[in-house]
Amino acid sequence: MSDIHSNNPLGTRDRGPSISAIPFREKSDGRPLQLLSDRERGQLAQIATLVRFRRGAPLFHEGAPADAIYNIAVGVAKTFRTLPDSTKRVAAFLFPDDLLGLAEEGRYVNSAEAVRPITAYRLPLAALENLLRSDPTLEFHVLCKVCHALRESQRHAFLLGRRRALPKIAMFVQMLNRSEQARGIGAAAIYLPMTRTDIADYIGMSLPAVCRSFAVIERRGLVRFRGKRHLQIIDQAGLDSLAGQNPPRGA
Amino acid sequence: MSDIHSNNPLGTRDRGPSISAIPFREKSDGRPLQLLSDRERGQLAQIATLVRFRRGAPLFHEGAPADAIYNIAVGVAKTFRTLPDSTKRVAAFLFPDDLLGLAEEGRYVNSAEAVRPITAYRLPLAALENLLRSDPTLEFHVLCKVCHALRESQRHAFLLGRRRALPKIAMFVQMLNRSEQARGIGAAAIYLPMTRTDIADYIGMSLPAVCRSFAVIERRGLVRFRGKRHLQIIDQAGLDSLAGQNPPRGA
DNA sequence: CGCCAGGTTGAATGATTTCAAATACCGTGG
DNA sequence: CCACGGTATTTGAAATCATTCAACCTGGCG
Repeated sequence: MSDIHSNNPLGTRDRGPSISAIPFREKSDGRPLQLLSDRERGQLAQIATLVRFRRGAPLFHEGAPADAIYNIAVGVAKTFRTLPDSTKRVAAFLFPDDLLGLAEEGRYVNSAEAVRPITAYRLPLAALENLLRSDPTLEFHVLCKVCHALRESQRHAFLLGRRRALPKIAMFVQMLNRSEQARGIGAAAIYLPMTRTDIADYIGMSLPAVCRSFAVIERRGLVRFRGKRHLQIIDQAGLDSLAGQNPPRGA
Repeated sequence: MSDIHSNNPLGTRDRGPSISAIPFREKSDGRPLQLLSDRERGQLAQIATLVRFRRGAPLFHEGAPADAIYNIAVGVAKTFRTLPDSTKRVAAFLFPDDLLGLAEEGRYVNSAEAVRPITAYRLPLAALENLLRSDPTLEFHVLCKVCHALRESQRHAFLLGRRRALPKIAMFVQMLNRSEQARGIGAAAIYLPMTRTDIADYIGMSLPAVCRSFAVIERRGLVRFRGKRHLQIIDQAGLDSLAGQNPPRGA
């Protein structure tokens, strides 16, 4: 299910855990900044192990004892909760430089699964807590990251509060776009690493509604699909206005 | 709009800012714990000013320069964002022992307003940051509180992801119930400090739908209203099952 | 080459939204 | 103490949109 490496499978990228976020106070032109110094990354690397997960593999389960948090180096994860009727609600998609493993009273709040193959740093909770308590600056950086995650979650809630399908899809596309641009990925096309079902479970719509909404915004000329998992924004302003409005449109 | 006091308007309660949360690792039987020691509260009090807000008064505005965060001592606040068409989405309700004032690049992410008259500690950001960077334990406590807020936001998103009105209302009632029980308020009746419109903007439904849903759960004997703002849970198990299910019910 | 998970499309149903009107409530001033 | 005015809330009826159910398609992989 997961292999443990102590070597250097990431090549030059392997300088230890990496965390980025948009700052709380400081200006950053809307882009996430690397929060950790090389020294901090080294410190974290000393308590971390590098772990891998195949696509679809679980990182941890809701309710299980939380013994570590994870920092994604490569790949994409989702966190989710399962309802009694076995439907799922996706809480977040996690990308490189993100942290996951939120717990309450020592137990994971969500389940997590690899949406794309993952390489991650596993940070045991006890060691991490010791490190944080001894290094206020590092701790401050983690605090910034958690604030970032809180803003993301609120943005997600904002999206979910929309009652119409098109604004939801439009907002979702914009969030992905921002996220990829922030990570410096070519702006040519947005890559959707998750399935349509994942998207449906994230934005609170049925699977058919997701398909139809994508079809509609493509037909309206706002975006263009290149295959099922790549889409290009054609009319940014059109998407903006769709994302920013509640009432039905005239045209 | 707000009065500033340097005296002791809270009487014996005025021992300085107060923050509680359910711990990340430690067991607490589901209840939030006071995170701050008396010494920490004293330290925070030294940089804090006590401010009051009348019902309906704004604490700060989305997009405005964020110079302070607030810690509620008495009262209830809401944070929200306004859409272009002037409808609102409520991000959270804040109660005593909560923090508010989330920012990004130095600007508030949400607006905030007093739902009930508020007495709060105003903590200037610069001074707070200095304090945190010099006191890892205090900083750790703030980190725990932000993790708590993140869990709450995810729970909110989970609620918003439900597609049916009744599960939403049921979950909302349960969240309020838990929140009030946690703060040690008599379990006899739940008090709803916010308007129906606030509730609608929080759970992502129209105002009429909120009224109707309340009417339905009362008619079904799950709860009983004592006036518009007090409700008593009659059938906890019934609410649970309503809150925990997606598909339509047979009976 | 066939299978299967993932994805798309169609049609009918039904819940929620919307629009509208009526009612209850609260604080205030007389 | 009561009348008044405005806000908050409730209820009704029609229209709309997303869900549901179901069939079909598609692409990747063994």
